[in-house]
Amino acid sequence: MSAADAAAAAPIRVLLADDQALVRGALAALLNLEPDIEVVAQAGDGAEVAKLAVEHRVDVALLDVQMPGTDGLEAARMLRAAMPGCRMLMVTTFDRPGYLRAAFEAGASGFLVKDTPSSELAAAVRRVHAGGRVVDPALAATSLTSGANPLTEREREVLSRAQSGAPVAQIAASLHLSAGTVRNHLSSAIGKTGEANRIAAAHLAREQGWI
Amino acid sequence: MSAADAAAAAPIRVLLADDQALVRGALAALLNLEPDIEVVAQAGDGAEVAKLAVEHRVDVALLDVQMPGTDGLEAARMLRAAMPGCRMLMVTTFDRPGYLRAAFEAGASGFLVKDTPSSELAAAVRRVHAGGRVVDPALAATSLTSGANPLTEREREVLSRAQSGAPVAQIAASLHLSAGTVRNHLSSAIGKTGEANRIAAAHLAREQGWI
DNA sequence: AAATTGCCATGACAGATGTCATGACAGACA
DNA sequence: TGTCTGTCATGACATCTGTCATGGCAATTT
Repeated sequence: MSAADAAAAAPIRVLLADDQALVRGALAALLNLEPDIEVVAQAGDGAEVAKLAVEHRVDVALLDVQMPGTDGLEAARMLRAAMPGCRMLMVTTFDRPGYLRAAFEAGASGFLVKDTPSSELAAAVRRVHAGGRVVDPALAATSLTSGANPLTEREREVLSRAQSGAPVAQIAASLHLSAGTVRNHLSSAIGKTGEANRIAAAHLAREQGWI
Repeated sequence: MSAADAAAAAPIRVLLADDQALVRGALAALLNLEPDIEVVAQAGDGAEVAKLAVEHRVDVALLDVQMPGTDGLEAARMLRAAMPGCRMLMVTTFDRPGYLRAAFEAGASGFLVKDTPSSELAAAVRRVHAGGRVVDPALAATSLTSGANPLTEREREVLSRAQSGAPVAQIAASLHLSAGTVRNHLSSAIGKTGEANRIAAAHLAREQGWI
């Protein structure tokens, strides 16, 4: 079946979610060039995604992972609950292995990095719409070799707060813990990451998509 | 003169530089919808910009500030040297006030944040091409209130290296300085930023576009 | 010529950080 | 039941970090 035939039948109804309006509009222009694809809704925030998808009877949702407030992963979980038949294709700026796993756990059918050639986007949308899966092979490989997140929930919380330079006392207060406990969690996270201090550990954890 | 008339006369020849191929392709699709604008070259790296711009007799270069290797600001400086008549419009993901100043010092005629509505992009390209300037008013205001970069060259170098968690000894070795001197520079930078430690200071400095 | 500023360096001090040993409790699991 | 893991906590120790006083040098400004 050619793209033109498909368009004549019924175009694929796409929703775009990206916090950057310029990128969102540009992606819409790109996809609307395809005769068998139609962008029927756009969201600048993950919170709107589920509602818009239902309203516009969306076939495929293209979700940016990085968004302020409700991010793409959270939006995917909400959308899956609200509209289980809707396919989801995640798009991300950073190739952090941890995101790949999280995306599929959230119900996504595909995962694209933003340095994919633009000519492949439409094909990815079609494949996902047809029930297939889309994964960047290189990213899948690094995801397998790097393995799962070794950090516990508490370690992630503590490390996240340490990122911005908050001292132990402040982290402890914000989590209602003793300072010693926070230092223990930090020490444990530092050990698991193999780094020398909390900052380097937080860096690595962010790169891996662990926090 | 309408856009159609302008297209009949001679379309504006645009170069796109962005490290993310998907975004680059999408922006090209968006701009090519305009009859009076034609994307004649694309670069995924700042180093190629000047050469491509000359080869394709580019009127306006759309440069992403954030690129690995040669970034948009560096590319702008090289392009101005190689082709002084070429207009430059900077595009950025993050609205860091310091970048605005740096962009105009590098010779740019305009500065757009990526959450600008996509409908305004073509207008910005036309205005820059006509010799005008484009600045996001909100960003210009914060740029004025936040003022110039208070950090010295050394302080920026030291703070940059401290960002990723490198200990003082390592920073000192990489800059061929004594450990004490590095700590003095860090202390000075911490004082100037009004933060409590090197990490918070580095965070603020990055947000402001100082490092 | 004098003052200012940035850069480099040293030494000393207080406080923050990373590590380790130890103990307690709850939930999961074989 | 016993074991394991994650969580919380305390105390002690060595090291790292941030600050300050002090001094010297070069370039710029007044």
